[in-house]
Amino acid sequence: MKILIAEDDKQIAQSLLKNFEEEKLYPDWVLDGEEAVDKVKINKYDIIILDWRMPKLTGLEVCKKIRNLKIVTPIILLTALSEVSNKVDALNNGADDYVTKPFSFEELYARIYAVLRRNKGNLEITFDNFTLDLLNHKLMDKNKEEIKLTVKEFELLKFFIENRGTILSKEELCENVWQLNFVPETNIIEASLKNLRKKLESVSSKNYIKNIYGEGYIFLYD
Amino acid sequence: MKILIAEDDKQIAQSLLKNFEEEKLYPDWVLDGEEAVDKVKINKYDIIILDWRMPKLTGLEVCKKIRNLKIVTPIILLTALSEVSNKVDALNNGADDYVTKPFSFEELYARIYAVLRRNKGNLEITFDNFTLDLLNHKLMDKNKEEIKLTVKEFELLKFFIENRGTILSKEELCENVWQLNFVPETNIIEASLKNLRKKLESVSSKNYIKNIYGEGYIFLYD
DNA sequence: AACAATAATGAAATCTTTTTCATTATTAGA
DNA sequence: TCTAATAATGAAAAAGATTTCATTATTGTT
Repeated sequence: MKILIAEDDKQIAQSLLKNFEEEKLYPDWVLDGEEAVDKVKINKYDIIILDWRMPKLTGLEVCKKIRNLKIVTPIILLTALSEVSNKVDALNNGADDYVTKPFSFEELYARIYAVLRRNKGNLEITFDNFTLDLLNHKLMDKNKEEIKLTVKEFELLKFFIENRGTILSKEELCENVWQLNFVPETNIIEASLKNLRKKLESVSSKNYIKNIYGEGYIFLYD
Repeated sequence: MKILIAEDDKQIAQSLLKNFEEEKLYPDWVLDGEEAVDKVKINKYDIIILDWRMPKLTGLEVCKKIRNLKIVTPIILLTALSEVSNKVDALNNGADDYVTKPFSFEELYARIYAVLRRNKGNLEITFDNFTLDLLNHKLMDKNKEEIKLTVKEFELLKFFIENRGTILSKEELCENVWQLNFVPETNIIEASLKNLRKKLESVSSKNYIKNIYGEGYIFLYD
């Protein structure tokens, strides 16, 4: 996945770059609006992240210019102010979304993923060394080798990744993965988890799905 | 356009209603989460606006319930706090967007249109009275009723629809649906076609997959 | 440390999907 | 119209996925 970040605040930019690196994404980074437009003219990005306040051209101006070039790549604007009119302007001028500073990387990531999902095309979620292809229902390792998942395994993993970082109770798992509004007497969840974990571990020898005793399960990786 | 507003603060709700009226839109208004879910079950809305803090069910819980009902209507959450985790939660639980209180009507309006615009481009292929959902690997009839397909049936149908109007040889089918670079001695294609045809015919009593004697198969509908 | 509750495991049973086989039907061309 | 090639069908076999059961391990609490 190809990302462009236009941000003149070096601290923020470097923090973003570091976080993206951990997701195995290596974005291009530019320091002002004009550079951003130049980059977009040459390269085909999957997503463009623009700071609002930048030298030479503001994020909004870059946004307008990109849309005038008939480039439809999703754009997320980073706005320092929570001023209402800015946000309205952004969305009215071709931005797909905005994130208000200060923001956590998790938040930006959720937004990126939401925007990509909406804009079809690239429907992949990356975590650690894996990529989950939502369109083709396939899991791949870092070498793009497929790890074959059954339908249930795929759905279980997808649900975990979409809710990464939050504890999922057995009720929620049953409701969302098995379409049941009750938890069966049997240990079907544990058994299914076992199979999924085995496949993930066979590649990375890590346990991503942690149990929180008495509460549920949480999908985590560092 | 049909809108649902779930908001227990009567002042906010009435202000929204007044504004929508000026836009010649007359939304349904409910006061708690349970009512919202009930309304959604009965009516087909173009957009749903949910307050986060509501009696009986929170906006997030309503959101989850709506998505579990496989209803894809865009949802905007109104969050009182600008807490990051809330926003992430919202987006991870099926909301399309959120607006932080206090907000101007202009802002909400811009968001509604942005969401509606984005949601037009979805991942569905429509043919005759059917819709194939490429993301969730599901086939639906004109009433959005699911026709359950096995994995092979889905892949076969997808390949046919993606190549509708062109003759597909058995070699091509084997290569693309079975990942084989040869045609097996057995009649696996014919047998698989039979099952797929049976499911399609059970709904529409038409045969979409025509055989061209000695050449292959073609997907056609008038 | 002992316990009760909860979770993980391995293997077997059940259920579903996919493939094969034997048979019947259809097609194009002589 | 007859024949050989090709395609469709129904049912059974094989393969695969999912669920259950019995047992072992782990956890939090007293």
